[in-house]
Amino acid sequence: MLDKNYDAKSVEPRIAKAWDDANAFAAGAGAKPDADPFCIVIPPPNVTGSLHMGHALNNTLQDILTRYKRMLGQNVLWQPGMDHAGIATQMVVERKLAEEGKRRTDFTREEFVEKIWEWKAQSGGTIFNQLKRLGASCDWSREKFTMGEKGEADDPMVQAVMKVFVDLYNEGLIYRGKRLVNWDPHFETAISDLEVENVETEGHMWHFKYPLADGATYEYVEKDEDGTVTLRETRDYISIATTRPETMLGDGAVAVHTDDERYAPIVGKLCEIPVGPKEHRRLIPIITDEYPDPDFGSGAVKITGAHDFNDYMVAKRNNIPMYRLMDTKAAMRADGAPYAQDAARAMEIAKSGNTPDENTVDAINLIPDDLRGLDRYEAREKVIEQITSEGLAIMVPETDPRLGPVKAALAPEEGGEVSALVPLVEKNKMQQPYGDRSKVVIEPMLTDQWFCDAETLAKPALASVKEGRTEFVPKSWENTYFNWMENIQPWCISRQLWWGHRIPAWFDDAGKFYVAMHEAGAQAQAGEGVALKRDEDVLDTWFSSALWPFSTLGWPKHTDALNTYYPTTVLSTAFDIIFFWVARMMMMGLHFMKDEDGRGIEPFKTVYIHPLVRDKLGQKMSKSKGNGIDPLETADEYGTDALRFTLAIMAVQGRDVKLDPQRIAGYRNFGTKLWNATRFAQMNDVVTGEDFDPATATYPLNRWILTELGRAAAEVTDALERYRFNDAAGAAYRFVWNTFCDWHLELLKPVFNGDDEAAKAEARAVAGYVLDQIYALLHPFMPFMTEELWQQTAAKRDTLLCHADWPVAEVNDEAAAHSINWLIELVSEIRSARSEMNIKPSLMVPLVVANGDNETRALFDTHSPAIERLARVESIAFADSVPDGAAQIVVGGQTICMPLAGLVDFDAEISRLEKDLKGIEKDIAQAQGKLNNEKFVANAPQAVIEENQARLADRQDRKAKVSAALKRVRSFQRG
RNA sequence: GGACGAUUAGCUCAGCGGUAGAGCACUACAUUGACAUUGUAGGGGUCACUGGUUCAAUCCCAGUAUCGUCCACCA
Repeated sequence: MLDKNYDAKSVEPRIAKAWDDANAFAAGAGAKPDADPFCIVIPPPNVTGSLHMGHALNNTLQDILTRYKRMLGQNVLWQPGMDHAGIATQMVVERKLAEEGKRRTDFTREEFVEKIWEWKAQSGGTIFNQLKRLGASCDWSREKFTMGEKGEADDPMVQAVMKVFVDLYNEGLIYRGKRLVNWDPHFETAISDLEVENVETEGHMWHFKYPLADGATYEYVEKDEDGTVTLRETRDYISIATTRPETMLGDGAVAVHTDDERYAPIVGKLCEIPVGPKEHRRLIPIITDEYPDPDFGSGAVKITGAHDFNDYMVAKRNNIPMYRLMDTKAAMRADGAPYAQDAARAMEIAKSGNTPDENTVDAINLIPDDLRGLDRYEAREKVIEQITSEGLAIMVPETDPRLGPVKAALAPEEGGEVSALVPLVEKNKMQQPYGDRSKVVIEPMLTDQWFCDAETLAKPALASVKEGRTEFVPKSWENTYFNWMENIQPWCISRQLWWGHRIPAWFDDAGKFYVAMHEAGAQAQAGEGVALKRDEDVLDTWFSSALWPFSTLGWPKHTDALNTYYPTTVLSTAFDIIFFWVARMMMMGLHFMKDEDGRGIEPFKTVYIHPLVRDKLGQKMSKSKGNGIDPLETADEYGTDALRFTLAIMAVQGRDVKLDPQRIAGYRNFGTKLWNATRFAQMNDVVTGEDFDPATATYPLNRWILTELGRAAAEVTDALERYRFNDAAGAAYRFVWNTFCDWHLELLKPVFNGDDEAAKAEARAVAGYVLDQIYALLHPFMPFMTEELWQQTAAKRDTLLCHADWPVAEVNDEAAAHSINWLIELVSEIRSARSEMNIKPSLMVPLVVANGDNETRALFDTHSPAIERLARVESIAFADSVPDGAAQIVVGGQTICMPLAGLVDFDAEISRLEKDLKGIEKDIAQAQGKLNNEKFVANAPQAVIEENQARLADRQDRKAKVSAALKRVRSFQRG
């Protein structure tokens, strides 16, 4: 006999061990011979990670699919593994060192990397243990790590990365170059576009004068739309607006729009950057380009090619030198020659118009000596101060509307004096780029990096989805994918970190590099005796993640696993890594995995995008907000199965999951319900674990529940196949609680209490069979409790539940369904009438069937014990007319009475019948209206017309009976 | 600036051309019988708004409003 309560805490570890001991989740375990493969590669959690609700959701859904397919007998592999997560891991370990008062740079690179390996060995398994607690049925023996066992060069996981790099390089799809990249000054590394978050911040825009060289002047004319002159003055400067004054030091030109007439007179002339020691002020040319917007600011833009992406393009187009101003920490450069010397050098360049090669330019340090080494924001303040004090800021009255609401409020109210002049500093909302990990402002920086030609790789990846070889679920995400892939930029794959796959390129002293799988290969290319040094950089973490669907299966070796499980079946992930990961797996998979005809093979057939978990208010869960719900704490409190079931039933397509702990409690109750249903079965000697052929059942009740079971199983199956987890869980829930527990078990009670031994025997067998099927049906959602019930309710089982057969519909008996549904309706109607007429639940009432037809009599015959018990009926009689003083209900076209003179509240009965009648009349009016409408009859499908006709007939019949009932009650009350 | 999604019961959400559903919450009743982590019954909705298509619209189309998310952005 089961314990009174399900104790998740003691059951879960025991069941987990049973699975483990049986190797139940090994690739192909439980598969039927020649079964189709089914493979999911887990989105590898960060080695630093610990389980959060998003993991819990995604892995629960993957586990549901995996367990379901395994029970179907497919050849299943759920491939687990972890990601080395370059920046994130380095960050965690550095933080740990900081606690000991140490820094990364206190160690050599080798020592530091070793520390990370130590750390991984020590606590890297945390998240896997957490996933196991969740019940994740991965083949844990196949666990992989993106860096391999120990990061050794000959480790297959490392080899895969090296081979991909080398092959792509040799194909010209990876190249090296000096480009403007997003630079993270905190981690001192380049990052990709995707790792930059744009955050709207309150910024400022300063307006400065760039004086024309040699005191030149020009006529500055502004016109309105009609061409009327609104301003005409002689200027000896050009006005520039900037949000980043500190970058003025690296300006290479001032650009105006090609058609901007205001500046036409001075195009080609030189102007002076108004900062730095006067004697070394640099002159830069005024050029034209399509980029400046004449309507924004002054229409003139300073061009700082090394610190702004737009400027970079302009500078490249116009061969303008790009002067790098900052070091890796985004402090103003302190290296190189003294300012006087380099400034003079830059001056020559500007005058000559011949820009030297990029390395020569990069060596020039244009930071004035007093600003060298300053943080970029300190430098900004100084630059502003210097320019302003020199009188080169654009000055406006305090009332100028561009100064924003604060300044405008200071305007004199009584139109008196003209306000003082103040520097024009506009407040403006701007998007500021932040590093997604470091949370510091990203600096565009001109550096040497490795790039991957994503555009070329994206083309087949785009076609695969366009042509349906890989499908997104929900489909709407395909647009997101297309949009990004169609506008894809070169992918910066190098990182200036210590933790990661080191780039397989070796440099000689001249700076020439050789790309090869191993140093020996590079040496061979360079020639003997040439001193080589390996590139210090590592690869972007996502570079190795992109290989996950085939590297985990053994590629570049042609392993059995690779042959069997690639392409994988479905990838389940969150939308926010479609770009980071999904798109790149598509690119790499298609490029490196080819069929016999040389056509690329997609890494997965389906990409299921799961919803995001938010808190009950719809806020994203985050540590900083403190609104996170910890999945393991939740599992401790309610049981893992309750959490899993909640996540599944809330996982709707196309909408986020707002998780309210109350819901979890609700589904914990569902588990308890099933547990107790099993206890009830045990108390009544129900037999589980037997071979029972449902087709042999004869009693309507049994055939009905088998019919309902089949329908539920079909519904769950269909929903799972379509990744509609909420529908699947909901169908199972309704069947178990509302059909099996509420009705079937209740209807069994009179059978078990009766003395028809044959009926009892079949009822026991069927109930046992249904319970076994329920365990199976719920197993993917609630693996622990169902496995426990499966084992506890039978002395011996042939298999673990996780390898049992998935339920299929075996009985479909319309007649039995009709019979029991009539019974359910009758009982419900009687209960409802009793309740509304305030008949005490304890009171047993007599039932009189007036003018009952043969079918009705037969139904009463069959079901009288159930009716008596469930509706609390003391007797059932048949009569030719309705007795006086009776409550009356209409079920199946028959009037059924409860003669309860003296006990029935007739006012209540009248209002009940009136309400009933009103509803019926409304139905009649609607159906009648439709059927009287010629257009409806002419256009509506026959089935709909018939449905309305049937409804009308039924309601008219009901109306007659209910009206008659009402009439009788009224006359009885009067009489 | 572009794109996508949402708007249905008090709350959280399903549904989606053919008479509006669930869970929670709420109300009333039931107490030793598998289960109070329960049972029975009940109340509660112009399906955001405005047009259009249709015999028929919560559902399809167009527009509006509000909210959310993503992408791209102006020095």
